[in-house]
Formats: sequence, structure tokens, C-alpha cells
Amino acid sequence: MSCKKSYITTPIYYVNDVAHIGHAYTTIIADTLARYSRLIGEDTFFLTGTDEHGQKIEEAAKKRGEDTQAYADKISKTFKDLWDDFDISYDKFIRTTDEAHKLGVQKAFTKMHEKGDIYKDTYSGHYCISCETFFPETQLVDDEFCPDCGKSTSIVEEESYFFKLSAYEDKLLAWYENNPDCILPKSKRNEVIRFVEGGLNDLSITRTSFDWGVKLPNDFNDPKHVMYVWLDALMNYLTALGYGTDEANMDKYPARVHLIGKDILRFHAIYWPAFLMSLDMPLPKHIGAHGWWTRNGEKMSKSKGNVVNPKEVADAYGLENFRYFMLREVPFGGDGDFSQRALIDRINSDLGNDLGNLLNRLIGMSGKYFEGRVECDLVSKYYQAELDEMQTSLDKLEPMFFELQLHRFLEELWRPLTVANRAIDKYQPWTMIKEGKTEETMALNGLIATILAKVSLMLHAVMPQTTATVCEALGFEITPESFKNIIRNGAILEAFVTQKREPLFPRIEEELLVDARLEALKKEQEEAEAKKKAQKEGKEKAQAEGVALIGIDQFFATSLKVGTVVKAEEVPKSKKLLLLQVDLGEDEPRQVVAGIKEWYSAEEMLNTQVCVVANLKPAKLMGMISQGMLLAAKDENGLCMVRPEQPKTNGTPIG
RNA sequence: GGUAAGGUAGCUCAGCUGGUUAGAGCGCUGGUCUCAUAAGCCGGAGGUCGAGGGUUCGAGUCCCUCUCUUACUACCA
Repeated sequence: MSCKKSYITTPIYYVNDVAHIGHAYTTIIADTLARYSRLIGEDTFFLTGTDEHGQKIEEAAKKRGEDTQAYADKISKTFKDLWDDFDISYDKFIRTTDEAHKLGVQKAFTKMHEKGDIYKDTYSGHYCISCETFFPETQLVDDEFCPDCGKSTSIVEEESYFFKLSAYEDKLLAWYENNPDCILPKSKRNEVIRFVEGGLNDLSITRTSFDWGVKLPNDFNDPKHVMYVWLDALMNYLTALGYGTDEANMDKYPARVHLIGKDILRFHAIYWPAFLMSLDMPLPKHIGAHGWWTRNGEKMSKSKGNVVNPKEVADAYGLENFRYFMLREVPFGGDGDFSQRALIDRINSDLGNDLGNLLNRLIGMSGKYFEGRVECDLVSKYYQAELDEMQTSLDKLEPMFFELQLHRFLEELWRPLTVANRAIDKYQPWTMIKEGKTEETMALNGLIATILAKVSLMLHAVMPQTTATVCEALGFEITPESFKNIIRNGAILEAFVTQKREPLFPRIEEELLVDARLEALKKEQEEAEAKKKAQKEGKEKAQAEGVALIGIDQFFATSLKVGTVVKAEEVPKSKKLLLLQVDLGEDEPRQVVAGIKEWYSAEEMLNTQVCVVANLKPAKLMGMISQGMLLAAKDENGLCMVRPEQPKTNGTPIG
């Protein structure tokens, strides 16, 4: 009997950073999928690991005066340790510095080259070391700085090997077309399609500017080249199974699902399938891109200091409670918000009241009425309706699971618990027992046990330890066999004896993580919300009157100043833009890029006074930074500048 | 600016190919049982399904316009 393959991956995490909640989220989803696959008896292989090559790592190590490999070892270990701490059930933890990985990548490189998909050329461009990306000139800020991270870029001209990504446009589009579920959620698939339809450039896949990477195969005789990080990194999904070396595990391929964060969707949804096509390998079934976690509504970032440390949360609230929360709280693909309040509500309400309390009710009743004994063989005689209701919910679960609709899965899985709780109230065992209906009462306990057993089995992948504890109390062990018997074949639970135990999910009354930093953030958040609300109300009121009215304080939030254009030139290659230097009475003139070329020439603007929005967030236009905006009026007859009627000192505020 | 996805009860969301009184969970509130973790169960409040048109015997569900949100993208400032 051949059994279904289930190869599940997380991205390999880049070792320039310690693990945060995003890493934990991806990994926990993947772990849940893997555990479920194993439980239902599939041949499962769960891969995670670390991405360790690239200039950034090389430089980070150098800066610390450490050996590059030693540095990579150290950070890689922090990830592995965290996953071990989190009881992540990976089958392999791959590192891109593994010898087998390097060999596999080289093998793939050779194969792609033989296929005619790799050619050598020269590449010239502005390169950001930090982002390991080339940027076209038009995207640079101030002709020099990286549009993503703001750091200085350098012009790099080097020979490079290229992958003929452009040759795969049509094939990729066909793949998206023929596999509606290849990219989840579906909205992301649309994005990718649009992007590919816009045309693909060939991909530079080697570098000569640094050393820390996989070398080209020897027969290329080109020792100064190392593989570009994405080719190297993506290939891990193949090399982890032994591609190019010991291919014993290659039968696990292709992946059931590559789980990723939405930031690396393009690499996985475009580059990776193209690489695979070049290698004549089958494509993954699903690429699942999840969203971000925000903190009390705000994006997390180190600079804001509002990063959620997954270890801290797991330690305070319990690892499995945290897992349940993350999977239950947010629809897959959407952004989720982390707050202790929401987590506590989930734990108390879902886990404590519905699940934990139900087990206690069973233990209480069986203890009082039957000295702990529970028998299930007469359940269907008295409670078939309840069993049917439970089954209706259970039948809906599996498809949701593999469509990554874990929040829906858990929601539906909770219905049987309500069926059990309701049945207790409806049949009132405390009355039945007084009336001598012992058989009915025993069967009711059996119903509760049956529901708890099935829910626990289905929930096991999400909360492995907790559900194991529940099932232990019900007298059996969670295994693929018990799953098959009880879930698939509807086997009746064997009689067992319950014992009193501590509540599984003690009620949590107060936030367990108290942190001055968090408190401050919370307050800030509340203020921001109040402000937003006030603004919104003002806006609504104004709209009712037909004009958007604002308060005077809002007006003064805009800093308007008089200034003199001290330098003006045209922006080459641009139809609309003039590059102006405007003296606002500050130490240096402001650079302002204005879209007025159609109406004003550079000469006309020179030495005239203008009104400038002085506190506008700088923006880059045609690669030049613009630090303000000129006030102008435009109607169907054209555009004219708004200027002071009489000359005013530069920097004079307007208001 | 372009493209896409959305705007459904206080909050988070379900509502497939159009069909009786629009749903769930949480929150709020009234009642009630006692096996249980002040848990459970029953009931209630309550939403012009973003706005306006249209198609239809009938639209949250299809079409058009507008508006707002989010994402991707772009030589708006």
C-alpha cells in the first residue's frame, strides 16, 4: 500500500537576526501541518533550517571579529534551540553551509547550464550590500541611497551568470492558470500573475564581490564566482532531500506546501518554480503566504521596541496556548494583531470554558455516579442525534485544514464541544441518576468522552501535549492507529476510569507580561486611537455639511513657509519634473522636486518666491529626494504658483 | 495614477453557482441548572448587508456609477 507523501517546509531563516514572532508563526503553522499529516498516516517530511550565506553575514562576522562559519554556527544554533524549545517536530534542520547542500546546488547549476538556461554576461548597477539587491538608478534616493533601507549603495560592475527567467514567463503563467490553489491565499496569486504579466528580467545568480557562498562547480573554472543568495537558498528544498548527493529521500518531492511569509512570496512563486522547471522537477502543490503580526495595531519593529518575543509569551502563557491563539485568531494570509488581552480571552473562553471545563464535568460526574468508570458502548442507543451533530462538524474539517484555513478549522472543531455541553444541560444527569436511569447517565458520560476523544484527536496537531493529556485521561494514547480507529472507523472508546486532576487551562485573570515598554506603547496606542477617532468624527461632520472641515490645530500641523528658489534645473528624462533648491531660511536650501515643468521653465522659477509645505515626509522622485512641496493652483487652464504678494523673509511661516 | 481584493450586528468574521423571518464566535444583557475552572445552558438587544442606480417575480449574492480601506505597481507632490 503506497501512502501519500507530505513534504512540508518553512523558509530557511537568515541568520542575521534572532528569531521573532514571524519566524515562530511560520514554523508553528508548518509544524501543525506536519503533525497532522503524520497523524493521518501520511509519509511526512518536515523541513526547516537556516540560510547562512551572503555578504551580509560575511561582514557581520568580520565586524565582530569572528570567523564567518563560527558566527553562522552560533546564530543558526539560536534558531535550532528555539525550535527545540518549542517542540517543533522537524525531520531535518538544513543549513546552507552543509556540504551536501553545496554539492546539490552545484549539481543544479550544472544542470540548468546544460539546459541552456544559464549564460554569462556583465552586470552593472547600484548594489545595496545590506539588502543584497541591485537597484536601477531611477529607484535610488539621492542618486546613492537604497530605497529600502536607506543605506549607501555602491556601483558594482561585475561579470555574472544569469538565469533565463524571461524564458519561463509563459510557463509560469500557465502554471498559475492551471493550478488555482498553487498560491494561497488566492489574492496573493493575483498579485503574482500581474507581476509576471508585466514581464520578467533574467536573473543574475552569481556574484564576484564576495566570497561567502557556494562556489561554482569546478568544471566552470571560474573560482571568483559564488552563487547568489536566492538560488542557493531556494535550492535547499531540494538538497534537503538529498538532491545531487544521497537521493534516498527524493521520493518525498514535490512539496505539499512551502510555507512562507508574504515578504518572500515573489521569490517562491516566481523564481523557485522557474528553477524547478529548468531542472525538470515537478512544482509544489501549494505555496502558502501568511501575513504579519502587529502589536496592538502597530507594525512591530526593533526601532519601536514593540517586538513580541515568542519565547517570552510561550513561557508566560504556555506554548500550546500560544500556538492555539496564533492559529485560531487570524485568517490565513491576513495580518493578525497580538495583544495579551486577545490571547487571554482565547485561553479562558475557548480553551478553559469549552474544552477544559468539559473534561472536568466528565470527571466530576463519572466520579460521583460511577466511581470514575466511563463506558461508551450505549452512546448511540440514547444519543444518536448528538453523535450525528458532532459528525456533521467533523466532516467539514479536513478540507479546511489543507487549504490552510486553520482558523475556520478550529472554529468548526469547537462545535462538538458545544454539543456536549448542551447535552449535559438538556438531559440533566443529576436528575437521571436520581430517577435510577443509570444506563442513560452512563451513556451520556460516554457521549462526552467520545466527543472529547474526537476533538482531541483532531486538535492534536495544534496542541500535541495538551491533547495527549486529555486522551490519557480517556484511557488511550494518540497515535496514527488510534486516530484511524476512532476518527476514520468510528470505533467506540474502551471503558476507562477517570481520576481527579488539576484544570488543564487555569483561568487567567491578569496580563502576565508586565513591561514598562509595553505599557507605554499601549498608552500611545490609545492616544493615537482617540486622535484618529476625533479626526474621523470631525471629517464625518464636515462631510455632512459638504466641505471637509478641520480644526485649526490640524491646519497648523502643516508647516507652510515662504522660500526663495536659489537654484533650478530640469530633470533629465522627465516630462514633468523640475529640480529646485529652495532657501527656507534654514542652514541649507531644501531640495524640492516639483512637477511643474509643463507650466514653468527652470529660468522662470529661479530667484522667485514660493510657498512650501515644509514638514512633508521626504519622498524620492526619479531617484531624487524631495523635501517639500510647492503650493500651486491648477484648473483646466493650467497651473500657477501661489506666491506671497510682497517679498518676505525666507522661512516666514504662513498661516 | 493603474491593477486587485475588500467594505455584512459593538469587535473578528461566515454567507457556494441570486430564492422563505441575514448567520457564527466574542462582548453586552435578562433568566436558569449545579456535574464543572463564578464555568454551562436558554433567551434578548440588534445590522437600511459602504452609498446610489439598474437587471429580475425575487439580490448581501449579478451589472453600472460613486465612496472608503488594504495590498501590489507607477517618472503625483
